[in-house]
Order: sequence, then C-alpha cells, then structure tokens
Amino acid sequence: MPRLVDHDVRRRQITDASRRVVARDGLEAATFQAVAAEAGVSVRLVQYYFGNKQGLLEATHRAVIEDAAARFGPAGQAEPAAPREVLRGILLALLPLDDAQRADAVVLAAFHAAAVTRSGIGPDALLGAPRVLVDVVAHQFARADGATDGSAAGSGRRLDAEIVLAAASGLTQGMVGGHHSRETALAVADRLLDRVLGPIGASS
Amino acid sequence: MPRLVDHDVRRRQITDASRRVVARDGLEAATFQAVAAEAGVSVRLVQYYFGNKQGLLEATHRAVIEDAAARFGPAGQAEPAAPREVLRGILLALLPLDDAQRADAVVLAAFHAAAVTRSGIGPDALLGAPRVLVDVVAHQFARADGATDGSAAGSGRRLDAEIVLAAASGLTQGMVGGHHSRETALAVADRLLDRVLGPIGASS
DNA sequence: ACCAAGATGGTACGGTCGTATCATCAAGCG
DNA sequence: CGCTTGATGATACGACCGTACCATCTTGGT
Repeated sequence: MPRLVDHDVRRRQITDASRRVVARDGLEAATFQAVAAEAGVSVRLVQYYFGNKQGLLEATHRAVIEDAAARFGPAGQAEPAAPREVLRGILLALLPLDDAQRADAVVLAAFHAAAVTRSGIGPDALLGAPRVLVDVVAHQFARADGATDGSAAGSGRRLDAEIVLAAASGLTQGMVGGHHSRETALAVADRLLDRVLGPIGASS
Repeated sequence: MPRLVDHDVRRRQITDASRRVVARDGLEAATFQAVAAEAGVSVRLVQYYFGNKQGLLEATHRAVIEDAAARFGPAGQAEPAAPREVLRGILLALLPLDDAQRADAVVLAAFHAAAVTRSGIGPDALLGAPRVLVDVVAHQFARADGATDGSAAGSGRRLDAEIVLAAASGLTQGMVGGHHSRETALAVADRLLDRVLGPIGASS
C-alpha cells in the first residue's frame, strides 16, 4: 500500500502536543489549530487521526492518565519494604515534584473541572481510577498494624487511607497554585505519615 | 437624572447568573450571550456593567470568593469553644455539604484550573486567601496544646494545619467528583481530627 | 509500470463569540 | 416643559473555531 506510518507514534506525537497546550494555556486553548501548530503538523492531520474535537480531547485525557498510572507500575517493588516507605513512595508518585508531573497535574485539573460540568467531557470514569489506591493504602496500614491476612482491618484504617489520598490531592492543588514549594510539600507529607502511622515521633 | 437603578443589585443579579452558568456548563460556556439569557437581560446590559469579558469573569470570581469568606464571619463565636469544635466548624464551612456550596466549589475549581494557565484569568491572588486559615487552624492547635500565648507553637503544628487544609481541599475535590458522599466526607473529617489532635480515641 | 489506497495539504463554509456603534427610552432638574 | 444624561435595546463587524470537501503525493502490490 502507500506510505505506511506508525499511527500510534503519530497519535502520541499529537497528544503530547495537546498536553503541552493545555498545560500552558488551558483547556479552551486546545483548539485544532493550536494543537496542530504545536505538533508541527497540519490541522487536517489532527482531524484525520482523532476525527473530531471530542476524540482529540478524550485521547489527550487518556494519555495523561495512562502516564500517571504507569508511574505506579515499578512501585510494586519487593513487598518487604516497610509500610511507611511504601506509603511515602505512593505520595511521591502522586505529588507533582518535577515539571512534567506538574504539567500533568495542571492538565488533570483542567479535565477534572470540565468533567463535573456538562461541557462535553464525559463522566470522567478514568479520573476515578485513583480510587483503587484506597485499597493499596489501606492494605499498607493493615500491614503496619500487624494484621496477618490482607483485609479485615477495621474500617478506621480505610478512613486513614482516605485522609492520605485527600491530603495528597489537596497538596497537589496547593503546589500547582504556588502555595506550596517542593520542600514544604514534602515536609507536610512526612508529617502526615507521622500523624497517621501511630504517634511515634509525635507532637512538635 | 434618568431612571436610577441600584447598580450593585444589578451587578449581583448578573454575577449570580454567571455563577449558575459556570457551575452548570463550565467556564468556557460563560459567554456574554449565555450569561445574559440566564439573567434575563440583554447582552448589551452585561457589557454595560462589566465592560469586557475579563471584567465579568473577575467579578464572578470575586463574588464567589466573597460568599465563601462570609461563611467564616459568624464562625468567630465565643472563643471558649473547644479547639476541636472550632476546627470541626472550619471543616464544615470548607466542605461542599449543600448544593449551593457544591456549586461554588465547582466554580472555584474552574477558576483555579484557569488561573494556573495563561488563559486570561489573573494570578488568582484571591484564591490564595484561604492561606490565612493556616494561622487560624495552627492557633487552635496551639490552644489544644495548652500554649499560654497565641503564637510560638512548634512549627510541627503549622504542618498539622497544612495537613488539615490540604485534606479539606482534597475532600472537596472528591465530593464534587462524586467519589465521596456527605456521610463519608464527614466520617473522614472526624477521623482526621482524631488523628491530628493527639491520639485520644486512636486506632481502628 | 501502474494503479489502488493510505496519508497529508489546502481551503471554504456555517456558526458563534467579543466588541463597537448607533439608536431609544426614561427621569430628574432648571 | 424640555433638555441633559444615565440606562437599555438592536445590530453590525471582524476574528476564530470546528468541520467537510477536494486535491495531491506516496508507496506497496500485481
């Protein structure tokens, strides 16, 4: 046939450009023309690969989420790591500590804001994915409590897991908003682990 | 002079309509025509009172923030309330527990997402206002610790205050995203107070 | 060699949005 | 009573956006 090209790599090239545009100028700036210019291709090409704007936006959204999920792949290291270190690793993977993660956080915030309104973005089933982290975090709490089997730790530990995840979310928001530096965010994260894993080195 | 009309009430009427539009359909749907139709006035009127779109958006933003700030006005009750109750009151004022607060939270999230990008919304000095709550919360921790004077409590308590505020922010995000119901959010909030105010009724 | 089909470019069209301009109405004051 | 001025309505204009359509080039199979 004709000039065969790797569609996946082309799509990736375009969604990367789309992510940069959204992170820099917001979701409403992610127009066909802006994305095409950022990717160095023609408008027609973007249209060719993603059909319409919703397709482009959904693919962009999915790309960001998949990247974020991939950050937890190698996190499942040798289990014998101390629960506190595992939790700390999750926190570090959640927080926008470098520029790439910060950009992703901005893009996710934009999609999240769009998803809760009827603005064309779907009910955002993907963004609910971090919900599975509740189980992972609660499991680490159970390990810290010395529970033999995996589950059946009191529901309080599930609440603690929710606290950790909510704080991570709020901390992320504070970091992209410029209210928290990397240093203060890490200090808060460590303090959070202190507070939620028994009172070992408690108080000021 | 001519038909004198209360400009403040007219502006309020229009910003209220703008808030409804943003909460329902997102920030990019807050067009002159949509806001005018929602408020039941002509497009020219909106333009007359706010000049250009940035003026309308800034006024809308400010209106939401002022409403949120007003929610903390009557909160300064008789100081002798127990620190935990004061903190709980702050949490309840922060969380979107009714529909109006939920709508405000959605609008604030939309503005926040727009503010971190170069999408016309200013550097969002207003949204940083909740930062003063850090002092208030830290002060309650100092009271709970039995510090005689107001300040000078260890910096650890400031970190605890950051934890509480970050968790409130993340919890808000989880509620508008549909991941938390009112009940589970309140349960997490209470558990958070347990965790951060000494280990009184600790563990599961 | 050539042609079918995939990949890409160019461009036109309808719609909407922000804004500016022109026109009209209403009311208080001299 | 009429005029000045504030408040409101109607509309026009230029820009941009999403999308559809038409044209062109490229390449692999026969």
